[in-house]
Amino acid sequence: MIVENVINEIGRSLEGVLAFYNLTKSEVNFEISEPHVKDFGDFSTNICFLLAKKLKKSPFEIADHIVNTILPTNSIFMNKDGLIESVSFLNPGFINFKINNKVFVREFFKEVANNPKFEPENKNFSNSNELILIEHTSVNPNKALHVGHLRNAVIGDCLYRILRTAGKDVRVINYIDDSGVQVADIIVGFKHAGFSTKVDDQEVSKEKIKFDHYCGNEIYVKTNDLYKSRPDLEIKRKMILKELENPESETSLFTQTIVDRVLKDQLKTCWNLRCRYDLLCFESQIVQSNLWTDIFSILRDNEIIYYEKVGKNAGCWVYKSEKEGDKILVRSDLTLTYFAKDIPFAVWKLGFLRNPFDYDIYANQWDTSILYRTNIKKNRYKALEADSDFGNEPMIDFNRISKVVTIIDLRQERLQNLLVEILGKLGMDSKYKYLGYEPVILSQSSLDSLGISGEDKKSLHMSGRKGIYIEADRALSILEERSKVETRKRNPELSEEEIAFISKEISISALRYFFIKFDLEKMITFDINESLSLEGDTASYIQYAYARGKRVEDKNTEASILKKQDKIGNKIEILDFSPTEIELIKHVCRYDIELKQAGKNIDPKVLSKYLFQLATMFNNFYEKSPILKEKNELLANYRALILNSTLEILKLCMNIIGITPLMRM
RNA sequence: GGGUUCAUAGUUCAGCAUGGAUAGAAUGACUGCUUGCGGAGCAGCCGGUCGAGGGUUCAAAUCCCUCUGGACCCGCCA
Repeated sequence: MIVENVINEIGRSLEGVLAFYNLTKSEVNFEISEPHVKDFGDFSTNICFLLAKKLKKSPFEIADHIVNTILPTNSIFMNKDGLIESVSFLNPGFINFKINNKVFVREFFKEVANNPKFEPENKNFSNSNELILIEHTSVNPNKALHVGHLRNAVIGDCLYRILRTAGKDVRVINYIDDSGVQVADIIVGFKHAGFSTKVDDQEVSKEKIKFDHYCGNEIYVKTNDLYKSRPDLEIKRKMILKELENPESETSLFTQTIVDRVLKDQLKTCWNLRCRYDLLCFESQIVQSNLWTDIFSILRDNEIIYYEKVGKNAGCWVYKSEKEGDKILVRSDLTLTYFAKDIPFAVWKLGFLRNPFDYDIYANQWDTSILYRTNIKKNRYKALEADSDFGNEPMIDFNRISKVVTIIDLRQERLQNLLVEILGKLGMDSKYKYLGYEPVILSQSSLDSLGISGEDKKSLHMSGRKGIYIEADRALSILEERSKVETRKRNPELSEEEIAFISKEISISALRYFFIKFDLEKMITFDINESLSLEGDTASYIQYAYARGKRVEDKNTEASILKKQDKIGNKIEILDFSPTEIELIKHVCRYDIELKQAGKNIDPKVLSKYLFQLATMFNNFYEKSPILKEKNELLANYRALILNSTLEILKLCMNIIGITPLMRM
């Protein structure tokens, strides 16, 4: 869009300046940014500071020379009808560029008339030779999701939407550890501690209860308590873990049914929050696939891992890291450590090993897409058949993988570093990226409301095992109730169904926005009251801006008439647009720049900041620039066009973050 | 003990990657704004030794070092 064009234009002319000094961009990597103070101009550059060292002159002197001697020879700045109105320089040595607002506004309306929906130019990403895999959520299937898991899921899902919108081909994986200790714990509960599996919504209590909540709150927590008084249960757990190695064993079959029930309930929560996935990868399948034996021999033969004969790790296979020290992969009893299990999966995602999986349909999702699950290939013919379920191309074309992103709690950073080291020795580290985020902790007042004592600490990390958490479903329903009260108050004429629908969308949006607006490296303290606010820097603020704007648009049809008559540009010169309006237009035009930035930095926060700012500027415009009440018809029509385009961009960004654009609220 | 990371307004946080002009939001407190497109809003006001100290630089919230305080990681647990 226009702003990006202007920046590129300025960039080219500055490269011309460098040419004057016989320098190039690679030698002087100048930046074009926006000054904090609007009066200085729309853009500024630091080129003089960089040149100062090379030319041994003061930045101010250089700025003077560039602005008064070099730039005037450049036609871009001589043209009175060009987008750049003036170039100036200021104290330490900044060169500031000012946009010609009249020209800019005219160009903007021309562009809006051509592409009012801001549709991207090409959308056929399936032909792209790049494929990005994102793994997120990956919660153990023995409990319900809590608000900490939500941070993971929402970051991952927003990243998916950002990359997808930017035209990338992306697949989302959810990794299911269905054969680890955490699952074994609840199997112990069912088989040896007397917990019933028959909780079909009513049996445990009179209220409906989801199976994942039942497993997490009742069985997981209570079974873990029991270990203290009943050591026999720990022995049972060991036996169960052993039995799980055989996929045909009775225990395995039973576990599969339990995992399936929990997983379906977990997915309900995720889908409820508008997350979606392409593929579920089961740990048990990876174990059966023998991917481990393949990668193990490669690691052994390349002397990346060693067998320890003496010392404290005698009898183990060990990776020796220069930075992190020794890390055991295979214990002396030949079982694999948690860390080792991650390697075959990572290597499979990168397409380094053969693909042993078929893809079977697991479920239909809220967005009508199909969720697949891995299944060990029974034979070749079956494999071909399964691939054809996903159109003509395989579900994941491992030849095209350009990046694998894993969204993961920063507490696992050390292990991820080790993994990257090992991948590096196999020559694959450049494609592997882990995106770490700090965990979510519970505030004092949240702990109080849960009846948990934080002892002398003000906040606590969540723990599924200890029962210290707020379930995602619970946070959502609290928010939903609050939104209902507000919505009902404001819209007494709406039916309960309509109010329920609106409140649900408000609560989902609020929760999603809350989890991406913070820096990934910042711990989030979840407070049951303050975190679930609907005012200020929240999704509701953005939705409210959209709803009231939409309301005006509905009542005003002039804009579309104007577009049809194609009068754009005709009388525009006689109109005076206010600074508020011009600022808004300029911000609207930054959409593609911000989207690129978010994708490049792999950071959804970039977009949420942009969106909030856009909503703020729009609310400003809404207050100051009436449309329906404006007597100057031409001006009203042009304002309506600004309204249209702002709403379009708002909607695009809201969809990327997963905030529902509402007509009423 | 070794390592990673964080510290900015009463509170919650942007800004730091790539040093640059007067450090920004939100919230809270206070004051206004509704015959005017929806007040989940708008405008105003209050609020800062950017944890402390040193260094590099023409220039440091931003880079380097030390210190203080918090969080996390460092297992033949996951």
